[in-house]
Amino acid sequence: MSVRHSLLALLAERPAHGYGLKSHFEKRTAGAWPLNVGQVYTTLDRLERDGLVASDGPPEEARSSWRITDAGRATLSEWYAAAVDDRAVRDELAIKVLLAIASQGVDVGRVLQNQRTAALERLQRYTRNKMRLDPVAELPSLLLADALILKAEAEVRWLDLCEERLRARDAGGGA
Amino acid sequence: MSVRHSLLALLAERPAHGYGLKSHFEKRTAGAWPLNVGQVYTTLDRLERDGLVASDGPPEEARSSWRITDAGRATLSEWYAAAVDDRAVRDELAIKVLLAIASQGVDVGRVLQNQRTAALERLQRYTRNKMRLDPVAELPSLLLADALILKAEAEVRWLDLCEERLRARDAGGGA
DNA sequence: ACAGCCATGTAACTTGTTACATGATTTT
DNA sequence: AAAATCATGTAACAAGTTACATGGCTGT
Repeated sequence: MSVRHSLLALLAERPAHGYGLKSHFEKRTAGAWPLNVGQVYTTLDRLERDGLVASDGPPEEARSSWRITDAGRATLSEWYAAAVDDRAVRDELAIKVLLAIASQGVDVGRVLQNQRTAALERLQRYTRNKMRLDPVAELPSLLLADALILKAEAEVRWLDLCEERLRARDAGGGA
Repeated sequence: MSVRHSLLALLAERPAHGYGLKSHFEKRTAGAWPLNVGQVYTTLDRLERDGLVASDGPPEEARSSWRITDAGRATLSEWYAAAVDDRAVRDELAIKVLLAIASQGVDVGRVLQNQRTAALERLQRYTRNKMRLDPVAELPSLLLADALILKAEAEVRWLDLCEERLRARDAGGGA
Protein backbone atom coordinates (compact mmCIF):
# COMPACT_ATOMS: atom_id res chain seq x y z
CA MET A 1 0.00 0.00 0.00
CA SER A 2 2.92 2.29 -0.59
CA VAL A 3 1.37 4.28 -3.40
CA ARG A 4 -1.90 4.95 -1.63
CA HIS A 5 -0.23 6.18 1.52
CA SER A 6 2.42 8.09 -0.35
CA LEU A 7 -0.22 10.10 -2.15
CA LEU A 8 -1.91 10.81 1.17
CA ALA A 9 1.41 11.93 2.61
CA LEU A 10 2.02 14.30 -0.27
CA LEU A 11 -1.49 15.71 -0.17
CA ALA A 12 -1.20 16.25 3.58
CA GLU A 13 1.42 18.90 2.88
CA ARG A 14 -0.47 20.73 0.21
CA PRO A 15 -3.21 20.07 -2.34
CA ALA A 16 -1.99 19.02 -5.75
CA HIS A 17 -3.19 17.67 -9.05
CA GLY A 18 -2.44 14.24 -10.46
CA TYR A 19 0.60 14.90 -12.54
CA GLY A 20 2.17 16.97 -9.79
CA LEU A 21 1.81 14.05 -7.40
CA LYS A 22 3.69 11.81 -9.77
CA SER A 23 6.60 14.25 -9.93
CA HIS A 24 6.60 14.88 -6.20
CA PHE A 25 6.62 11.21 -5.41
CA GLU A 26 9.53 10.56 -7.70
CA LYS A 27 11.49 13.51 -6.38
CA ARG A 28 10.91 12.49 -2.79
CA THR A 29 12.00 8.94 -3.39
CA ALA A 30 15.05 10.15 -5.31
CA GLY A 31 13.86 8.60 -8.55
CA ALA A 32 14.32 5.10 -7.22
CA TRP A 33 10.78 4.00 -7.97
CA PRO A 34 9.17 5.51 -11.04
CA LEU A 35 5.44 5.95 -10.82
CA ASN A 36 3.23 5.62 -13.87
CA VAL A 37 0.96 8.67 -14.04
CA GLY A 38 -2.02 6.54 -14.83
CA GLN A 39 -1.63 4.88 -11.48
CA VAL A 40 -1.88 8.22 -9.74
CA TYR A 41 -5.29 8.85 -11.24
CA THR A 42 -6.63 5.38 -10.50
CA THR A 43 -5.30 5.58 -6.97
CA LEU A 44 -6.83 9.01 -6.46
CA ASP A 45 -10.19 7.68 -7.60
CA ARG A 46 -9.95 4.87 -5.08
CA LEU A 47 -8.87 7.23 -2.31
CA GLU A 48 -11.83 9.44 -3.12
CA ARG A 49 -14.15 6.45 -3.09
CA ASP A 50 -12.84 5.69 0.40
CA GLY A 51 -13.30 9.27 1.54
CA LEU A 52 -9.61 9.88 2.18
CA VAL A 53 -9.19 12.61 -0.42
CA ALA A 54 -11.54 15.06 -2.14
CA SER A 55 -11.25 16.99 -5.36
CA ASP A 56 -11.52 20.72 -5.08
CA GLY A 57 -13.15 22.02 -8.20
CA PRO A 58 -13.66 19.58 -11.06
CA PRO A 59 -16.73 21.44 -12.42
CA GLU A 60 -15.08 24.58 -13.83
CA GLU A 61 -11.34 24.13 -13.58
CA ALA A 62 -9.61 21.96 -16.14
CA ARG A 63 -7.14 20.33 -13.74
CA SER A 64 -8.81 19.52 -10.50
CA SER A 65 -6.83 19.90 -7.34
CA TRP A 66 -6.96 17.18 -4.75
CA ARG A 67 -6.82 17.64 -1.02
CA ILE A 68 -6.70 15.25 1.90
CA THR A 69 -9.72 14.83 4.17
CA ASP A 70 -9.80 14.38 7.94
CA ALA A 71 -10.29 10.67 7.46
CA GLY A 72 -7.29 10.76 5.15
CA ARG A 73 -5.18 12.43 7.81
CA ALA A 74 -6.24 9.80 10.31
CA THR A 75 -5.27 7.01 7.94
CA LEU A 76 -1.96 8.69 7.27
CA SER A 77 -1.23 9.00 10.99
CA GLU A 78 -1.88 5.31 11.43
CA TRP A 79 0.51 4.57 8.61
CA TYR A 80 3.27 6.64 10.11
CA ALA A 81 2.67 5.14 13.55
CA ALA A 82 2.59 1.52 12.37
CA ALA A 83 5.82 -0.38 11.85
CA VAL A 84 6.38 -2.06 8.52
CA ASP A 85 6.55 -5.80 9.01
CA ASP A 86 8.88 -7.68 6.73
CA ARG A 87 7.23 -10.98 7.31
CA ALA A 88 3.89 -9.70 6.11
CA VAL A 89 5.28 -9.77 2.59
CA ARG A 90 6.48 -13.03 1.13
CA ASP A 91 10.22 -13.01 0.63
CA GLU A 92 10.60 -14.23 -2.92
CA LEU A 93 14.31 -14.96 -2.64
CA ALA A 94 13.93 -16.98 0.55
CA ILE A 95 11.01 -18.90 -0.90
CA LYS A 96 12.89 -19.61 -4.10
CA VAL A 97 15.97 -20.88 -2.30
CA LEU A 98 13.98 -23.03 0.10
CA LEU A 99 12.04 -24.57 -2.75
CA ALA A 100 15.22 -25.11 -4.77
CA ILE A 101 16.89 -26.87 -1.86
CA ALA A 102 14.05 -29.29 -1.37
CA SER A 103 13.60 -29.96 -5.08
CA GLN A 104 15.43 -32.61 -6.97
CA GLY A 105 16.86 -31.61 -10.30
CA VAL A 106 17.38 -27.98 -9.35
CA ASP A 107 20.93 -26.72 -9.20
CA VAL A 108 20.82 -24.82 -5.92
CA GLY A 109 24.40 -23.70 -6.25
CA ARG A 110 23.59 -22.09 -9.57
CA VAL A 111 20.60 -20.28 -8.10
CA LEU A 112 22.67 -19.00 -5.20
CA GLN A 113 25.52 -17.92 -7.44
CA ASN A 114 23.27 -16.10 -9.89
CA GLN A 115 21.62 -14.20 -7.13
CA ARG A 116 24.95 -13.46 -5.48
CA THR A 117 26.39 -12.03 -8.67
CA ALA A 118 23.36 -9.84 -9.20
CA ALA A 119 23.43 -8.63 -5.61
CA LEU A 120 27.11 -7.77 -5.83
CA GLU A 121 26.53 -5.84 -9.03
CA ARG A 122 23.79 -3.85 -7.37
CA LEU A 123 26.02 -3.29 -4.40
CA GLN A 124 28.75 -1.82 -6.59
CA ARG A 125 26.32 0.34 -8.47
CA TYR A 126 24.77 1.74 -5.30
CA THR A 127 28.15 2.34 -3.72
CA ARG A 128 29.53 4.12 -6.79
CA ASN A 129 26.45 6.27 -6.90
CA LYS A 130 26.59 7.03 -3.19
CA MET A 131 30.08 8.51 -3.50
CA ARG A 132 28.82 11.20 -5.82
CA LEU A 133 26.28 12.48 -3.33
CA ASP A 134 26.50 15.54 -1.18
CA PRO A 135 25.66 14.48 2.39
CA VAL A 136 23.72 17.61 3.19
CA ALA A 137 22.11 18.71 -0.06
CA GLU A 138 21.19 15.19 -1.11
CA LEU A 139 20.33 13.61 2.20
CA PRO A 140 17.33 11.63 0.89
CA SER A 141 19.36 10.10 -1.92
CA LEU A 142 22.07 9.26 0.57
CA LEU A 143 19.69 7.57 2.97
CA LEU A 144 18.19 5.64 0.10
CA ALA A 145 21.64 4.53 -1.01
CA ASP A 146 22.36 3.41 2.55
CA ALA A 147 19.17 1.38 2.62
CA LEU A 148 19.84 -0.33 -0.69
CA ILE A 149 23.44 -1.06 0.23
CA LEU A 150 22.59 -2.52 3.62
CA LYS A 151 19.92 -4.70 2.08
CA ALA A 152 22.22 -5.92 -0.66
CA GLU A 153 24.96 -6.68 1.85
CA ALA A 154 22.54 -8.64 4.00
CA GLU A 155 21.47 -10.56 0.92
CA VAL A 156 25.04 -11.47 -0.01
CA ARG A 157 25.75 -12.56 3.54
CA TRP A 158 22.69 -14.74 3.57
CA LEU A 159 23.58 -16.37 0.28
CA ASP A 160 27.05 -17.12 1.63
CA LEU A 161 25.50 -18.61 4.75
CA CYS A 162 23.28 -20.81 2.59
CA GLU A 163 26.26 -22.14 0.66
CA GLU A 164 28.18 -22.72 3.83
CA ARG A 165 25.39 -24.60 5.55
CA LEU A 166 24.69 -26.67 2.46
CA ARG A 167 28.36 -27.57 2.16
CA ALA A 168 28.40 -28.57 5.81
CA ARG A 169 25.36 -30.73 5.35
CA ASP A 170 26.67 -32.41 2.21
CA ALA A 171 30.08 -32.98 3.78
CA GLY A 172 29.52 -34.70 7.07
CA GLY A 173 26.22 -33.47 8.37
CA GLY A 174 24.55 -36.85 8.00
CA ALA A 175 27.44 -39.09 9.06
CA MET B 1 4.72 -13.76 -8.28
CA SER B 2 5.87 -15.99 -5.51
CA VAL B 3 2.73 -18.05 -5.24
CA ARG B 4 2.44 -18.78 -8.94
CA HIS B 5 6.01 -19.91 -9.24
CA SER B 6 5.95 -21.79 -5.99
CA LEU B 7 3.06 -23.90 -7.18
CA LEU B 8 4.92 -24.59 -10.41
CA ALA B 9 7.97 -25.61 -8.40
CA LEU B 10 5.97 -28.01 -6.28
CA LEU B 11 4.17 -29.50 -9.27
CA ALA B 12 7.48 -29.97 -11.06
CA GLU B 13 8.38 -32.56 -8.46
CA ARG B 14 5.16 -34.48 -8.56
CA PRO B 15 1.53 -33.94 -9.48
CA ALA B 16 -0.70 -32.91 -6.63
CA HIS B 17 -4.13 -31.64 -5.84
CA GLY B 18 -4.99 -28.22 -4.48
CA TYR B 19 -5.05 -28.83 -0.79
CA GLY B 20 -1.84 -30.81 -0.96
CA LEU B 21 -0.11 -27.87 -2.58
CA LYS B 22 -1.13 -25.64 0.26
CA SER B 23 0.37 -28.00 2.83
CA HIS B 24 3.53 -28.57 0.79
CA PHE B 25 4.09 -24.87 0.34
CA GLU B 26 3.76 -24.19 4.03
CA LYS B 27 6.00 -27.09 4.97
CA ARG B 28 8.67 -26.02 2.52
CA THR B 29 8.67 -22.45 3.73
CA ALA B 30 8.77 -23.59 7.34
CA GLY B 31 5.34 -22.14 8.09
CA ALA B 32 6.60 -18.59 7.71
CA TRP B 33 4.01 -17.59 5.14
CA PRO B 34 0.59 -19.21 5.48
CA LEU B 35 -1.23 -19.74 2.23
CA ASN B 36 -5.00 -19.48 2.02
CA VAL B 37 -6.29 -22.60 0.26
CA GLY B 38 -8.63 -20.59 -1.85
CA GLN B 39 -5.66 -18.85 -3.36
CA VAL B 40 -4.27 -22.18 -4.47
CA TYR B 41 -7.38 -22.91 -6.49
CA THR B 42 -7.58 -19.48 -8.06
CA THR B 43 -3.88 -19.58 -8.88
CA LEU B 44 -4.19 -23.04 -10.39
CA ASP B 45 -7.02 -21.82 -12.61
CA ARG B 46 -4.86 -18.96 -13.83
CA LEU B 47 -1.88 -21.24 -14.39
CA GLU B 48 -4.11 -23.55 -16.39
CA ARG B 49 -5.41 -20.62 -18.41
CA ASP B 50 -1.79 -19.77 -19.22
CA GLY B 51 -1.00 -23.34 -20.19
CA LEU B 52 1.54 -23.83 -17.43
CA VAL B 53 -0.32 -26.60 -15.64
CA ALA B 54 -2.97 -29.14 -16.63
CA SER B 55 -5.47 -31.12 -14.62
CA ASP B 56 -5.29 -34.85 -14.96
CA GLY B 57 -8.77 -36.24 -14.67
CA PRO B 58 -11.50 -33.88 -13.55
CA PRO B 59 -14.27 -35.80 -15.40
CA GLU B 60 -14.53 -38.88 -13.17
CA GLU B 61 -12.30 -38.33 -10.17
CA ALA B 62 -13.53 -36.13 -7.38
CA ARG B 63 -10.23 -34.44 -6.62
CA SER B 64 -8.38 -33.65 -9.80
CA SER B 65 -4.66 -33.94 -9.80
CA TRP B 66 -2.61 -31.18 -11.36
CA ARG B 67 0.59 -31.58 -13.28
CA ILE B 68 3.05 -29.14 -14.76
CA THR B 69 3.30 -28.74 -18.54
CA ASP B 70 6.41 -28.24 -20.67
CA ALA B 71 5.64 -24.55 -20.87
CA GLY B 72 5.33 -24.59 -17.10
CA ARG B 73 8.76 -26.16 -16.75
CA ALA B 74 10.21 -23.52 -19.03
CA THR B 75 8.67 -20.74 -16.96
CA LEU B 76 9.96 -22.37 -13.80
CA SER B 77 13.49 -22.59 -15.21
CA GLU B 78 13.41 -18.91 -16.04
CA TRP B 79 12.31 -18.16 -12.51
CA TYR B 80 15.14 -20.15 -10.99
CA ALA B 81 17.64 -18.59 -13.38
CA ALA B 82 16.53 -15.00 -12.85
CA ALA B 83 17.79 -13.04 -9.88
CA VAL B 84 15.27 -11.40 -7.60
CA ASP B 85 15.69 -7.65 -7.78
CA ASP B 86 15.00 -5.74 -4.60
CA ARG B 87 14.51 -2.48 -6.35
CA ALA B 88 11.73 -3.87 -8.49
CA VAL B 89 9.53 -3.82 -5.40
CA ARG B 90 8.88 -0.54 -3.65
CA ASP B 91 10.49 -0.47 -0.24
CA GLU B 92 7.70 0.69 2.00
CA LEU B 93 9.93 1.52 4.95
CA ALA B 94 12.35 3.59 2.87
CA ILE B 95 9.50 5.43 1.20
CA LYS B 96 7.82 6.13 4.49
CA VAL B 97 10.98 7.50 6.08
CA LEU B 98 11.86 9.63 3.07
CA LEU B 99 8.36 11.08 2.99
CA ALA B 100 8.39 11.70 6.72
CA ILE B 101 11.69 13.52 6.52
CA ALA B 102 10.50 15.87 3.82
CA SER B 103 7.12 16.49 5.46
CA GLN B 104 6.48 19.17 7.99
CA GLY B 105 4.49 18.15 11.01
CA VAL B 106 5.66 14.55 11.00
CA ASP B 107 7.75 13.37 13.90
CA VAL B 108 10.48 11.52 12.04
CA GLY B 109 12.20 10.49 15.25
CA ARG B 110 9.02 8.81 16.39
CA VAL B 111 8.65 6.96 13.12
CA LEU B 112 12.25 5.76 13.29
CA GLN B 113 11.95 4.73 16.93
CA ASN B 114 8.71 2.83 16.41
CA GLN B 115 10.18 0.92 13.54
CA ARG B 116 13.39 0.28 15.43
CA THR B 117 11.54 -1.14 18.41
CA ALA B 118 9.50 -3.42 16.19
CA ALA B 119 12.57 -4.59 14.31
CA LEU B 120 14.42 -5.36 17.53
CA GLU B 121 11.47 -7.33 18.81
CA ARG B 122 11.41 -9.37 15.63
CA LEU B 123 15.13 -9.85 15.90
CA GLN B 124 14.81 -11.26 19.39
CA ARG B 125 11.98 -13.51 18.42
CA TYR B 126 13.83 -14.89 15.40
CA THR B 127 17.02 -15.40 17.39
CA ARG B 128 15.24 -17.18 20.22
CA ASN B 129 13.51 -19.43 17.74
CA LYS B 130 16.70 -20.14 15.85
CA MET B 131 18.39 -21.54 18.95
CA ARG B 132 15.81 -24.27 19.20
CA LEU B 133 16.56 -25.59 15.73
CA ASP B 134 18.56 -28.63 14.79
CA PRO B 135 21.07 -27.51 12.12
CA VAL B 136 20.78 -30.70 10.12
CA ALA B 137 17.21 -31.87 10.56
CA GLU B 138 15.73 -28.40 10.30
CA LEU B 139 17.99 -26.80 7.74
CA PRO B 140 15.20 -24.91 5.92
CA SER B 141 13.91 -23.37 9.12
CA LEU B 142 17.46 -22.43 10.03
CA LEU B 143 18.11 -20.75 6.70
CA LEU B 144 14.86 -18.91 6.99
CA ALA B 145 15.78 -17.73 10.47
CA ASP B 146 19.13 -16.55 9.12
CA ALA B 147 17.40 -14.59 6.38
CA LEU B 148 14.95 -12.91 8.72
CA ILE B 149 17.66 -12.09 11.23
CA LEU B 150 19.99 -10.59 8.66
CA LYS B 151 17.20 -8.50 7.22
CA ALA B 152 16.11 -7.26 10.63
CA GLU B 153 19.70 -6.40 11.53
CA ALA B 154 20.15 -4.46 8.32
CA GLU B 155 16.94 -2.62 9.08
CA VAL B 156 18.07 -1.63 12.56
CA ARG B 157 21.40 -0.49 11.21
CA TRP B 158 19.72 1.62 8.58
CA LEU B 159 17.40 3.23 11.11
CA ASP B 160 20.41 4.09 13.27
CA LEU B 161 22.12 5.59 10.25
CA CYS B 162 19.06 7.68 9.54
CA GLU B 163 19.02 9.07 13.06
CA GLU B 164 22.72 9.74 12.94
CA ARG B 165 22.58 11.59 9.63
CA LEU B 166 19.56 13.58 10.71
CA ARG B 167 21.30 14.59 13.93
CA ALA B 168 24.36 15.62 11.96
CA ARG B 169 22.25 17.72 9.63
CA ASP B 170 20.29 19.37 12.42
CA ALA B 171 23.44 20.03 14.40
CA GLY B 172 25.87 21.81 12.13
CA GLY B 173 25.16 20.51 8.66
CA GLY B 174 23.85 23.79 7.37
CA ALA B 175 26.22 26.15 9.19
C1' DA C 1 6.29 23.35 -37.48
C1' DC C 2 7.85 20.09 -34.34
C1' DA C 3 9.66 17.93 -30.21
C1' DG C 4 9.07 17.41 -25.65
C1' DC C 5 7.06 17.94 -21.46
C1' DC C 6 2.76 18.87 -18.75
C1' DA C 7 -1.63 17.03 -17.93
C1' DT C 8 -5.92 14.01 -17.60
C1' DG C 9 -8.18 10.07 -17.87
C1' DT C 10 -9.90 5.17 -19.00
C1' DA C 11 -9.95 0.25 -20.07
C1' DA C 12 -8.01 -3.75 -19.24
C1' DC C 13 -5.53 -6.70 -16.74
C1' DT C 14 -2.46 -9.18 -13.04
C1' DT C 15 -1.49 -11.14 -8.72
C1' DG C 16 -2.75 -11.57 -4.24
C1' DT C 17 -6.20 -12.31 -0.87
C1' DT C 18 -10.28 -13.29 1.85
C1' DA C 19 -14.93 -14.87 3.04
C1' DC C 20 -18.09 -18.06 2.33
C1' DA C 21 -20.53 -22.48 1.16
C1' DT C 22 -20.02 -27.26 1.03
C1' DG C 23 -18.95 -31.79 2.00
C1' DA C 24 -15.78 -36.12 2.95
C1' DT C 25 -12.74 -38.38 6.00
C1' DT C 26 -10.38 -39.10 10.23
C1' DT C 27 -9.63 -38.80 15.00
C1' DT C 28 -11.07 -38.46 19.65
C1' DA D 1 -21.43 -38.01 18.13
C1' DA D 2 -18.50 -34.17 17.86
C1' DA D 3 -14.33 -31.93 16.52
C1' DA D 4 -10.66 -31.52 13.58
C1' DT D 5 -8.57 -31.92 9.43
C1' DC D 6 -8.81 -32.76 4.48
C1' DA D 7 -10.70 -31.10 0.35
C1' DT D 8 -12.90 -28.20 -3.46
C1' DG D 9 -14.47 -24.34 -5.25
C1' DT D 10 -16.58 -19.48 -6.12
C1' DA D 11 -17.53 -14.59 -5.65
C1' DA D 12 -15.75 -10.48 -4.72
C1' DC D 13 -12.44 -7.31 -4.06
C1' DA D 14 -7.76 -4.69 -3.30
C1' DA D 15 -3.74 -2.74 -5.08
C1' DG D 16 -0.60 -2.35 -8.58
C1' DT D 17 0.39 -1.69 -13.31
C1' DT D 18 0.38 -0.67 -18.25
C1' DA D 19 -1.22 0.84 -22.75
C1' DC D 20 -3.66 3.89 -25.02
C1' DA D 21 -6.19 8.19 -26.44
C1' DT D 22 -6.21 12.93 -25.98
C1' DG D 23 -4.89 17.57 -25.76
C1' DG D 24 -2.39 22.02 -23.97
C1' DC D 25 1.72 24.54 -23.45
C1' DT D 26 6.68 25.72 -24.28
C1' DG D 27 10.90 26.18 -26.36
C1' DT D 28 13.63 25.62 -30.56
